[in-house]
Amino acid sequence: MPKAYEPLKVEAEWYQFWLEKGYFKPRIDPEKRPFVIIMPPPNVTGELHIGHALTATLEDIMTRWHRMKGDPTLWLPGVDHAGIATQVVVEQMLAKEGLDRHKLGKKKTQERIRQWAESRRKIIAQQHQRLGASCDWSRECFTLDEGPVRAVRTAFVRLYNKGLIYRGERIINWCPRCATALSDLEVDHKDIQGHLYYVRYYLAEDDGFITVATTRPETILGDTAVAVNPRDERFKAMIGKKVILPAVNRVIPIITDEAVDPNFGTGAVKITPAHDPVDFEVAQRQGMPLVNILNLDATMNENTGPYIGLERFACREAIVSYLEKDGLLVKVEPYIHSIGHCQRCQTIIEPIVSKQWFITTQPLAHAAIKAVLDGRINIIPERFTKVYLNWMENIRDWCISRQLWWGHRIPVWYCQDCNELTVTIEEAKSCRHCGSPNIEQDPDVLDTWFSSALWTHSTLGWPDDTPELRYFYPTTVMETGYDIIFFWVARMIMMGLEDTGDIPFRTVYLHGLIRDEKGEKMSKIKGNVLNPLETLEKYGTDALRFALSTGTSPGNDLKLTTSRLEAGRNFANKLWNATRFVVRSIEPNRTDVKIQRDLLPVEDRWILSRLSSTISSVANLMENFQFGEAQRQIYEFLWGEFCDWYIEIAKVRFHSVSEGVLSPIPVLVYVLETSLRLLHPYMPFVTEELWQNLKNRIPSHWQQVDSIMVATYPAGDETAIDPQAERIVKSVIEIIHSIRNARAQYKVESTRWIEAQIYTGELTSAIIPYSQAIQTLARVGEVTFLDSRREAATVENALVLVLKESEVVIPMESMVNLEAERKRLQKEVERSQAEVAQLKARLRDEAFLTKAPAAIVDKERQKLYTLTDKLERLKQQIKF
RNA sequence: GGGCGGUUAGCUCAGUUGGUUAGAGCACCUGCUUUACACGCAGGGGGUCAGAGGUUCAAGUCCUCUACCGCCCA
Repeated sequence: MPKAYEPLKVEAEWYQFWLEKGYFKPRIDPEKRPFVIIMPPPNVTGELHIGHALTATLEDIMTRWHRMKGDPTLWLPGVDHAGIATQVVVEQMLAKEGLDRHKLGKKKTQERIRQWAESRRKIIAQQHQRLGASCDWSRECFTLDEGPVRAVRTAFVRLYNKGLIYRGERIINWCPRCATALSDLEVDHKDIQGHLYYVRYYLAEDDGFITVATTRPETILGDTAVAVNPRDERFKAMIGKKVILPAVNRVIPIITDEAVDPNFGTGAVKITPAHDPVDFEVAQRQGMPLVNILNLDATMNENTGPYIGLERFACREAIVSYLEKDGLLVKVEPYIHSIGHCQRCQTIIEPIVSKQWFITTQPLAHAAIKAVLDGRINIIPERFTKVYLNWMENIRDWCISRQLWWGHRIPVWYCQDCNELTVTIEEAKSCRHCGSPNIEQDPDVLDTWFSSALWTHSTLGWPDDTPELRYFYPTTVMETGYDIIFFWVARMIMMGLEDTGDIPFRTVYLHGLIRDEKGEKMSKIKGNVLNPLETLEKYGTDALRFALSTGTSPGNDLKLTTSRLEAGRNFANKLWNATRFVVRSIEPNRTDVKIQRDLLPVEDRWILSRLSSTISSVANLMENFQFGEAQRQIYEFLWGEFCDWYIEIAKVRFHSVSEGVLSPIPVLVYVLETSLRLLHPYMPFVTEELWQNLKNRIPSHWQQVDSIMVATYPAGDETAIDPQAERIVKSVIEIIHSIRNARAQYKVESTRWIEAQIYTGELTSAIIPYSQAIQTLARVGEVTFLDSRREAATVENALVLVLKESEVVIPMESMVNLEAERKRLQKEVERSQAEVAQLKARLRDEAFLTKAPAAIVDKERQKLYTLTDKLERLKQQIKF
């Protein structure tokens, strides 16, 4: 084995090995409940980013863990066609070639997008493989594959037949650049510094005027009324009169409506029902006409008279200068207001009246709320339950039609003869109502999130009643970022319940967003994105996974820094070297590594005890989705206990000359092998590599499998817990620490071997076997054990280290700094005194004694006893 | 406007049924080529757990309020 771990040399090979062995495919057992994760499908817009790497890491941890536990485990991968996003990307590519989709035509553009999607699909799969993702590639799915397409059509037709899908004229969010409708969720609201224009509308039949305020003066052209609040005394006399609309000279009425806020602007507002959601509702209530003033590319249409053909913002300027010229512009104030932007291309959205397809969401939401409230679905972290419920309870109808060229076509055909609709799953050949072949399919496609909402069941074969669906549905965990809880999780719950009558998953696990070193969200525009491929090539896949998961908690954002990545790389290297040590320590002729339990020395029992409690704790944490903490504990155990102490003491055993010393090899191998399995879900590559190295050296009966990823996940062993061994080793460690500490404090050169005498009370016989370890690890030439404390107290001109259960005496010959030592002792006495006082107070407290559990009281008494004893000894010491 | 989260060592963060003297990584200081590992070893300094009040025998942890930062929804 080389001196350092080189991840790139082993990763690809092991992944290929796992793939060839077919380990990623579930081993179906009808008797067992399977563990199932359907991967949130990355968009085929581009390559994976670091957020996908986090998703993949967490899902892989869960998947590998359950697989090792023996559950039939399915992790189903896929990709999403991402209608609007992908079209935008390809349009940008076309633009670079001097083309656009209209020049190229629908057919050719679709072909370009299809090619792009196909190439991304391959790259995304490769990237997931680099990350170690153990998903079942034989079931990999694309939202535009035949199965999902049929699922989408079936779901649409079912909802339509139930009356839950309708076509209607509503205010929708229109992106002029993408030339499509968007749902409310696809609009980003940003506060923009704009202006509030106060405009004078003259009365048509009387003298006088009314002043209205607007942020969008160009919409004057679409006004159909001026409205005031019915209780607003200021405008009493104006109600019912008519005003002349500037620029187009249309006459419109002054009306009243409750929705008008008297505190906004002058209290009189213009009503533009075709271009504002609130105004639209006013118009609906009052039976007012709509005047649409915009073409779909956001230029002014034929209803705008002289402004026809002007772009919307150019029109705004033109109107403003017209108003100014005519003295109709009263004033202009700076005004910050919220403006919707297209989430995909950041173009300013126009609210516009348009005929679109909608889903009536309330009945679906009702069921989705119930599923969470009654606990059938559990959201982690819990606080997002409230966020989910709040959104569901205030849900509005979902606009699902998109004027895009890339996506699922709406399965609706319009009859040219009888005007009726034919809504079918299969391609319609003729009108269902009159039989005419003269029909045309709706040109629009569905919102991408409509197909995503079906993902948990469409990937398993729905609408067919497949064995997969019956066995794997409902799935176990939906793991994704909290930023798509509404887009995806909420809608999946609605559609899962609607289509199958059952929940789509039992647990929703939401992870946080990854930010850069400055805490900013990563984005291509800012250029602060970390490419996961570059990162894993530099540090190794396991280091990247470590950095993404260790010491993090669900739902909390994570700053990914190079120091985290380095920590991961260092840990992998540490394991590599620990294994290197174990492997090279195995005697050449050894074939058996069976542990002889009855003969084990204390440190063996100690490490086995520590291993067992680590395993139990890790199991408990993982059951509760606390993967970050679980991995941290594995790290602490391996580095802080196994490497720092067990291996160091084992070295002493190897060098020990005395007869009959039991080889530490069996325990070294056992603890290492078990820990590697414990760690495997987190760091699959390095653990496999090291596990195989061990396996090659010791072809033992406990290795009945070819790979660590199909080995059994460790389970805690209560019988290995050994408090006495832990107490003894703790004492030994404390003694070594104290001597090292004293050496450093007195600046003893590392080459110098000092003397030490130790008093360990009732532990003496247990600690004597550790003389050699103490000597080696603390660089003590000779250690002698004292029979009584008095001996310790009477050694002259010596440093006495007072420990929890023992004392260490070091002759002072080489140590001159007595004053420093006195100060240190004084400090320690003060600290102990403070604590003793606190404990005494607590133990005098009637309330504590009667109300606290007896075990706690005993513990406190024991603490006081030990501490008083230590304090006495410290005080004695300070006298010398 | 409504809701949620954060505020713990110089930095980034853990700390899940309230119970030892609050931890880690990085950074910092001192020393070390001790044959598994300098991607390392040994030792060290550094915290009134944002502030105030409350509940409790006991609060970083539970409750209330305040401040600042961030996010989501309207």
